[in-house]
Amino acid sequence: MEEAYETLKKIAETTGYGSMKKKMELFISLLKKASPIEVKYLLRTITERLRLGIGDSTIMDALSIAFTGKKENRAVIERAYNISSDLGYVASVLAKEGLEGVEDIKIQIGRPIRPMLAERMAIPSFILKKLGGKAGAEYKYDGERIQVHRKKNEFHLFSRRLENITDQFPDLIEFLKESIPEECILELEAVVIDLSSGAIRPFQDLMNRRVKYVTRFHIMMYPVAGFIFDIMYLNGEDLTVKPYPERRRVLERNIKITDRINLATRKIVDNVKDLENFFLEAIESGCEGLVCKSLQKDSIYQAGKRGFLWIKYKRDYKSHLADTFDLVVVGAFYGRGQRTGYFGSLLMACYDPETDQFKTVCKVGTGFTEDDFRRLDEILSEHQIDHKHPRVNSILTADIWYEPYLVLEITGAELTLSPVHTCGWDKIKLNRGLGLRFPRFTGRYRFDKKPKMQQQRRS
DNA sequence: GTATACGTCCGCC
DNA sequence: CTCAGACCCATTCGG
DNA sequence: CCGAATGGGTCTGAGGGCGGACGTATAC
Repeated sequence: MEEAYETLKKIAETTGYGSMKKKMELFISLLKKASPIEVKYLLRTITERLRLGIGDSTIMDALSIAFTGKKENRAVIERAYNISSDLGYVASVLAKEGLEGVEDIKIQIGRPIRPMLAERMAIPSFILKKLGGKAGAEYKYDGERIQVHRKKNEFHLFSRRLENITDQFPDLIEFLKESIPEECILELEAVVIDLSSGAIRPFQDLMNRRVKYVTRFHIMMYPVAGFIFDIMYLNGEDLTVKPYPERRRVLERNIKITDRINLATRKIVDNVKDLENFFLEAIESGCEGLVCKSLQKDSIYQAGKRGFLWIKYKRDYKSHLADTFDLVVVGAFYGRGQRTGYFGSLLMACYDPETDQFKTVCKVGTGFTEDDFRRLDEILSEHQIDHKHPRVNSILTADIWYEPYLVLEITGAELTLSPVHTCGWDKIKLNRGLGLRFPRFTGRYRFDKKPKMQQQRRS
């Protein structure tokens, strides 16, 4: 175990010229010493596909039973894990100090809290019903979720997956210094804005900020703003146990609004009409939709949990509002894991009569049922060809090519400028085509449409 | 010997 | 990020 | 009244677009 661990660590830390070769040698040396079953788990370890059927929650149950004799104490362990994000640390406290030690684990500045997550729903009336007839609806900004920790001039920023991204946003930290309390943990959505109009720029722009060294150039070209939507800790007080309306009030009282730092736009709604109108307003402002939050007594900050206290309502969940596209299958990529032997995804294109070509828009690998896989396999095998079809225009190289024949209905959130998809190439931006964000199969086969007749429908 | 292109991975969504 | 399917567990249904 | 069926909640493992990082191959 120790040798495997040390070698893997060495592999991870190897960098520079010839590093790939060195990494390979290290791993080969490890494999040579391993038994067949060890090889299996070493491979699974480095490919991050351990597939043991044991997740965090099973480990917490196990810890509870092992150190306290019963499963009931898992809640205590879970709480400590959710506010520290470090199960190894919780386990070591449990082993050394027992359950009391774990109970004493508190929120600490600099230690990320596991983020609370939202469920999704497509029908406004159901959302209201679920939340008890009334909800705090907030704009869902299309940016990056950031957990901010502050103690005086000490700042820590964490991404949704709890990566430390403090160095990514030096400008944001400066703005926060003027706006937020001196000792707190809160959450915001960071977006890139247009300085002259204040408009929110697309998510893609924010990605330009994911550089190793943020310079004045990045700060100038991709100026960010933060929309704060929750607070979990203030001046030594744990606010995660307080209901959402109270946390929102704390924010309203303690945040100084500037042109760069604001609270997430919110409205209390208690009927479908208001909810729908507010939703349209959000879309109009460049947001993805709404997050509807429970206003009830139990609406605490449930760290690490995906529940119905928060409900996402996005445009593309509603099929009649979503852009749907009838696209032609022109290729496929081999599936992995459970999809070995089937396709993992299909390469989808639309017909351009101007050039008489099929140009790609997206790959699609989700939305298929097990039946769909069998059925599609059967239909497509009849149309398989050896080489890319002469009229298919694709930068990507599929594992299998098909003659353009089958039309499927695909839905997605929006079109983005794409460096790899050829549809609309150069039309909107030079050296860019159009790609579909969050593509998925709707389940509808368009046997009624011929490949060249497929046309897009949009709301 | 340097510059550029390419392939792969990673972490956002 | 989305989606399908498996699994868990509590509640309801039917013999 | 108790076991089977049902259904909501949650988890797992498939898959997507995109921009940047980084190592390697190739061009000049």
